[in-house]
Amino acid sequence: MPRIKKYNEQEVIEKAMNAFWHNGYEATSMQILEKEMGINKFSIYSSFGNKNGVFLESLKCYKQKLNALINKLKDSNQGVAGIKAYFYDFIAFSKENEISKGCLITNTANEIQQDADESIKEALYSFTENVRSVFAQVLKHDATKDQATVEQQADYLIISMFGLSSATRIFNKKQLDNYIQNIFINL
Amino acid sequence: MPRIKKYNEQEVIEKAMNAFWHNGYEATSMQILEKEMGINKFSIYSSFGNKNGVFLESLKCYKQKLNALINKLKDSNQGVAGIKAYFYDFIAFSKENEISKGCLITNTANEIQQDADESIKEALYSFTENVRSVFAQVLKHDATKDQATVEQQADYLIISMFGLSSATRIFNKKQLDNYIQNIFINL
DNA sequence: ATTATTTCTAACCGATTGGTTAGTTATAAT
DNA sequence: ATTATAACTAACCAATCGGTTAGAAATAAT
Repeated sequence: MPRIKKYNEQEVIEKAMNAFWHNGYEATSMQILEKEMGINKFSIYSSFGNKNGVFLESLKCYKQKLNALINKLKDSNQGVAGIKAYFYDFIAFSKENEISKGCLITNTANEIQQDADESIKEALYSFTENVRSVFAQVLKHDATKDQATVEQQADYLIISMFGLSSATRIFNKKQLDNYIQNIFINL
Repeated sequence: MPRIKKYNEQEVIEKAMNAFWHNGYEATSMQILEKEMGINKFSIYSSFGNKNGVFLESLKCYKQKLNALINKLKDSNQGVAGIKAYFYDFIAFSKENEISKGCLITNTANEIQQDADESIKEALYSFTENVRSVFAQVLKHDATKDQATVEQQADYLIISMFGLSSATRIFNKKQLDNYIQNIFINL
């Protein structure tokens, strides 16, 4: 009986995700979302509830995209060298026309305040913990490392990723290279 | 002849700086600035031109505040150990009531876009380069390090500071500690 | 062809954004 | 005491914010 949707929710969310990635949460207005998603406010609100709903779905979409890199890391079986490759993969991933947008998760963590929506904070936390645990898992492949060392180095690497995300926005290729080389010297 | 100002520009800018530090640039409205600075719009605009002018002065104020830590580092003559102490000093510096606001420079670098005000981008860049050069200067105290190593490690350290700034907002004390310990293992 | 249902368009909502301005008040020099 | 000047208050501005809603258009089952 009903009229049929002219848009695909998965497709428009990917466009919304790119807008949030590019501009940040606050700076991405409903007006921008309408234009970028290619549908009007009514459709956005009926599909995703409100701006926060669009953002939560965008975070899920981002997670899926980044999972391609994470899965490559999991499958590489190269230990620390695989993680190092992941760092470089991320730099390429964060770029759009040679300009880096950083990491959507890190950007959001830096933007939101303590009183932000609980579901967003939870999404950031679970996402970060997930990547951290993959780092720990890969580090454990080296049998000479005890559990304490693995956990400590996983903390080091996940926070280093936060630095890399920020850094891609203002430092040059050489500096990013110096950064990554130093990170992996003693792992 | 004129009536005299009831406020001190230096004092109100420090309050503005704290508001920007706490909320970020976009989320700090003129309404918030009026309340926090304790003066009304007319006074703000006549003293600082516009919101951007208030922000630029706030960045200067932040720079002065952080310079206390930088000067301590310069005077310490402890080499790398002094830089490590600076990292811990920064964690304390970024805290307000046990909640970290991160670093105003890093927060801003993460928030602004490519089309942001040139004077703001310039302020961020010169500020960052200044800290980086102090790191290089301190590293050079170790005579066994050649210039290339010094520059490379300075890049590593300044980007690590960006990571630390983000990290203070979401990671716990133990994780921050693991992070810092690892940074300084091979310097 | 009719009808029930849903999508879509577009005008609209109050609140808030950064910024301005007319008019009042205080002050220091005359 | 008068006066020129600047600081101040508070009302105001257009534009935009996130979000709503009435009515037109499309569609699939009958």
